[in-house]
Amino acid sequence: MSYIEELRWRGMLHDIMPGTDELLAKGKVSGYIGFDPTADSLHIGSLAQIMTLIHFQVAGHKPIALVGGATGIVGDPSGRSDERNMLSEDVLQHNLAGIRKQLEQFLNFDCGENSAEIVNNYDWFKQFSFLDFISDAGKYITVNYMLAKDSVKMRLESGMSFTEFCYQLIQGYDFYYLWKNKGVLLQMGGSDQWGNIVTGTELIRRKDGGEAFALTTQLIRKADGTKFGKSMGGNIWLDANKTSPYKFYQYWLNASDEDAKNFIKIFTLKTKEEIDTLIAEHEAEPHLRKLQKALADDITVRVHSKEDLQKAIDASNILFGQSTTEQLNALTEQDILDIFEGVPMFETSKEVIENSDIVSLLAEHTQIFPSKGEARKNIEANAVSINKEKVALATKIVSNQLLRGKFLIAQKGKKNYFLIKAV
RNA sequence: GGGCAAGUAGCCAAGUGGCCAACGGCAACAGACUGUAAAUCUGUCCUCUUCGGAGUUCGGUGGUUCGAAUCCACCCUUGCCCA
Repeated sequence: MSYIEELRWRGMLHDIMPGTDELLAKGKVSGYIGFDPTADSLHIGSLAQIMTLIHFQVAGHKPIALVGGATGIVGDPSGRSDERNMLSEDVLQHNLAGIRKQLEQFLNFDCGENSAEIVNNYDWFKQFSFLDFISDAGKYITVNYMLAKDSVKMRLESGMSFTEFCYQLIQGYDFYYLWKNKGVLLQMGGSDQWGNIVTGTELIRRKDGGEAFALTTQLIRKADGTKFGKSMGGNIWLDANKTSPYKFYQYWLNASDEDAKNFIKIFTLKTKEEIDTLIAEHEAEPHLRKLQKALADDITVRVHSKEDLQKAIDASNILFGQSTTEQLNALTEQDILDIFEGVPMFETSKEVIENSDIVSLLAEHTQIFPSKGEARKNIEANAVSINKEKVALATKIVSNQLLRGKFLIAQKGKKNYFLIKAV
């Protein structure tokens, strides 16, 4: 199966420049995707782009990941309605290092001809003077052409700085540079990148009469229309310190049926046959959620590790299974610490736990709720549990409820856990 | 520099002297139902609260008024048009 066919059946392909298929059929091609260094970790949105590169490499081509040291300074206006904040030099360096490390985990950097490579566009932009840039790159692209881009048009009413306006030209020049110096013929990216990518192919054509190609992937959407990759107000990061493997696992496990069918094609390397089988099995017994489990297992192992996956599964079984107070009591201290690794933990004294009412315990003595009113509201809404049992406003905690003599498990809703430790 | 328009809660957006902590929608959080889904229904959604209330909001600063998101002045920001 060709690279294009692979992306197509997985539902990843969005748009492709004519001739790209033929180019790839001829032999090894170098292609790249740019990654945005706005944080020190990639999130699962960028994971889709990494998958695009992995398939590219599997198909025998040479994947290059460009980390945007220079473009990060400028800021991509695509899909944004407002001007973005500039990143300072050291934040940027820190972010680049984090991202580089993650990329290295997914691509093969030592397989001869088509080994992956990471480049940083700051390397060629740092000694590029403004005058050189506007005469060397700017001369070939008209303002009219740049203004016609959606990313610019959308901002014509609300305003856009010159800096962001130039973004497409800078990204375009990246493509030109890689084409010229590294023989890169293809740039890939999310569908929102089409305009930026095409500026690159245009620059290559006008400046050197060369030919280069573009390919974009589908924007990932959830069936309910909400943003992909966000949960509890935050991004799902690949970095275990930012999103614990447990939470990471849970995110995928919680995917809706419809989403899981799409996600498994995009985020795993399972074959069409394997996936078709899984989907069939899932449809026969949807309540078993085999599809979500297969999806969550596969991604968690590849992003984190087998051990992390096992821990996440164990924790999930205890937290979401039919576990009772007795079972919680059977856990050793180490079990508890393992399961709740990464959940917020609060320390307070035994006296406080025994002597305060439930509201002040949860709001004042621990910071599970930001205020008493908030704690009260949630308790009244029947949203709070201690050791898996719902509490009411009148509930009193007594010392024999402490697991192993020192822990209380507090829960807000089904999925938010907190550990209270008596010291 | 001149003219015109706009700025309201996380976002969109109504309100144009008292009935305004401010309609509605989205997002978010929780509950019910389920499969730790989705869809649906319900509740919460400026802050604090002893749940009776209290305090701080409508770009900013002053002013008019018993009373201002609403009127006035100046300023700031953004867009459009002209120079």
